[in-house]
Amino acid sequence: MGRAPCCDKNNVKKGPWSPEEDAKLKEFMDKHGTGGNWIALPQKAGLRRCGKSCRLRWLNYLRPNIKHGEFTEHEDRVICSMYASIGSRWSIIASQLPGRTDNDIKNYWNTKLKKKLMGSTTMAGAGPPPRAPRQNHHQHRPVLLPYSSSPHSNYSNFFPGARALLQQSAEPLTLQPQDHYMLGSSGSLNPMANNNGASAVQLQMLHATAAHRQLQVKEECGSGGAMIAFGCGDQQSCSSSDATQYAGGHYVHGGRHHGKEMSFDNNNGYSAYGMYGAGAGAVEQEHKLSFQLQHQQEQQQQAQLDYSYEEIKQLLMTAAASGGDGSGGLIHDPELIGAHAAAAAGKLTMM
DNA sequence: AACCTTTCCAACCGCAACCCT
DNA sequence: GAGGGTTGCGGTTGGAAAGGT
Repeated sequence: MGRAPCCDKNNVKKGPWSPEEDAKLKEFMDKHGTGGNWIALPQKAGLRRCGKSCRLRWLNYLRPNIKHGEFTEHEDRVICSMYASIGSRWSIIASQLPGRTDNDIKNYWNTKLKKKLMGSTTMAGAGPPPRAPRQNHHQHRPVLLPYSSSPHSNYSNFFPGARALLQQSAEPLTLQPQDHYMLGSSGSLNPMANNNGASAVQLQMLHATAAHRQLQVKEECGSGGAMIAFGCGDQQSCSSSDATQYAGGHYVHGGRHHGKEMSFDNNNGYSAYGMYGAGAGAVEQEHKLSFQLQHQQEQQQQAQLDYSYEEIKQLLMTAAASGGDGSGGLIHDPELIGAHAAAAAGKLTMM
């Protein structure tokens, strides 16, 4: 038995919004807001539209301060880096780009940015990627990016061009306020769940302004709770010693960085991780140096990080073939997701 | 000019989370 | 805690516009 429809589908208008409808909705929203109920709004506003449709129209088009038009290079890089880190969590990505909607970003990614990345990819040994024969117009399903079974993998591996694009910028690597990420969704953390309760997750967050400034979120979920660790890009060096530990719904800061909130450093142009309170300045200096070293190391590693098209294809096919449940290793435990969401939203707000 | 192909984006749909009673 | 309604999200689609032949 299906659920009841949210509105009388026979009695609602579909398709593009007319200027009159826009005006009605805008006027109503200006005067009354949603009134806490989108479903009832159309009737109140005198619109023959589904509440969902009104909501979408408002959020994606009529809302004040919506930015339309070309995406800037900075926005490109934010999108790329976040996509490389968290995948298609468009709402989270949108939250970092004031004035942009998730729909906008999704469309932009699917129609332009993805191609741009693929095009800029230096396919090792494969040359420029052959233009894929156009499939059925409406079959351009986005590639499902599986959470790889490799603890050191991340989404950027599937779009090696992302690295190139992120690194090609010659501008000073200055962190801008809008670069600050907020992990605010259950989906922002994708533990590679396994069945014995000792799953491990590694979410690498490439910083918007520089791929080599990776904020690695390493999460280890065990029966006793989950741990989220923020560390430098050196994957091997991340351990609980410099971690923000999350267990049983609470974060416990361990290691040498102490404080209550995770933050980014706005002034020094790099990501501070788990760094708070007195003494943070010295630690920042230390990490600036470590970032410089790390940058050099990552440049050396760069060649090894690029995948050929064949390799990408194989990765995707392997991902499709494995995981009979089709999960691709994504977390399914609602409780864990909920805990992550709450923790992420409440605790991981970049200051 | 006509036709076909491709690109782009607004809008829709279904699902799951969330909220309220 | 259960159940139903609402909201938010991400994937998909329809169709107009642009580009190519």
